[in-house]
Amino acid sequence: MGRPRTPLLDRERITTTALELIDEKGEFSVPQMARRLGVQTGSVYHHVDGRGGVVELVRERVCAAIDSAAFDVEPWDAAMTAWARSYRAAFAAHPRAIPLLMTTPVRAPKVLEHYERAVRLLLGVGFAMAEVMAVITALENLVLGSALDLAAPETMWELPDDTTTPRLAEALAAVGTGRADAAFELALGAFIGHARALLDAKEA
Amino acid sequence: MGRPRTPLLDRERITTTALELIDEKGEFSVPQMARRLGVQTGSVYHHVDGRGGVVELVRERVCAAIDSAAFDVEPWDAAMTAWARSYRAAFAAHPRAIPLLMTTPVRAPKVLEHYERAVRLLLGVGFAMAEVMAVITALENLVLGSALDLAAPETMWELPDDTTTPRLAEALAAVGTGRADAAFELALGAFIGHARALLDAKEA
DNA sequence: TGCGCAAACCGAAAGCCTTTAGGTTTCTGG
DNA sequence: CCAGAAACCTAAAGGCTTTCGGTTTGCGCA
Repeated sequence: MGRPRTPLLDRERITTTALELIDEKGEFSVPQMARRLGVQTGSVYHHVDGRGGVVELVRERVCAAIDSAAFDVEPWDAAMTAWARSYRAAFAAHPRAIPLLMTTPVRAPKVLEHYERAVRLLLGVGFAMAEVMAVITALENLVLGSALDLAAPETMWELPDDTTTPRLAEALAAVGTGRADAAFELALGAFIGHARALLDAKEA
Repeated sequence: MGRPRTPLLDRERITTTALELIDEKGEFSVPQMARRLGVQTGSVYHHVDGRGGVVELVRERVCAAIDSAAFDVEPWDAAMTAWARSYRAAFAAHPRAIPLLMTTPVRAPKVLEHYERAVRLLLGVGFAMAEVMAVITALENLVLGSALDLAAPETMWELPDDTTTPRLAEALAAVGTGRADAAFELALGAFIGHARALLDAKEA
């Protein structure tokens, strides 16, 4: 009872425990976390701004895996491609966290800083100011849409009845595993290629 | 008390009320719905399979706005474009419902039927069986990623401090309103163009 | 060195939510 | 005409979020 000699909680451990629960069960609650940490429920609220605060911590933890160094790659289109892949991979590492992170806007400081660098990069290679946000937003949509796809396990595509959607069943069988990856790479390649063509047309 | 002479509830009214609550407040609960319908909380459970069942009803209601006739458009690339736009518009009509619908897989029968038609269409114009799912999945990722973007109000992009991300602030100002639409159209055009090129290369 | 304040935990409780169960009235099929 | 199903209500269990007061410990400052 009373203040412990050495603290039992800190934001790091809270974040880790929350992410563990999410990875295991797809969700978390403050009482569940507290039980795992050997602590009373209310104690968590001394370190974190409510349940929503925990979600923000998890977001930062997950987004920390996005590779900033991608922007140093040359040329610019390879850099954007690397960034998009790294962005998607960070979410793919914790697929069950994706629904949780999607429901609130992805605006962690880390990600904002990435956007700043992306804007500078695209302006530097010749894109117009008015085009830049469209390009970045489109790329982000691609990444997040694909992440959402990753969050839904492949078994979700097990159709209720092959007789009602026979062609869909065949197409699914033909693409096999890696459907999500194939779709992402297809869309990514298409988009970056289109952006490159836009730029080339401008320089010509 | 007891069974009423004329039923007070049905799935239609429950769905409508849930969607009203979602549009207004961004969320809903069974007690809130019951209050609005002038009914006790438990009564709702006689018509619906729990709270999750209500979400499914809302999903079907929202997805019903997707235009099946898009697949009748000629040529195929215009059809897929029309379908993607209609798909996105259906979600855009209820932006606050998007987080709710995203967290559980988008597999309403209506949507599955659309996929079946899309597969037939793409096979018919010459795509290989193994390519078809990648194309459709990529398009779906585009739509859902963009829908997610719509769900986050534009004001979310109000940056905490212009001095930390000055270029991003400029780029945002330059693109103005309609950022989400511009990004979607850019990515959609790029992807459909890429798919068309793939097909042309095959025929040549 | 000593004192007061802040930090960190516990215990308890309010208020919401989801879901289930049993009771009462009304409708409907045989 | 009657048994059973349908549709509603009341009640309650159990979980979650959040807040509040109480208690002990650490730390800064005089």
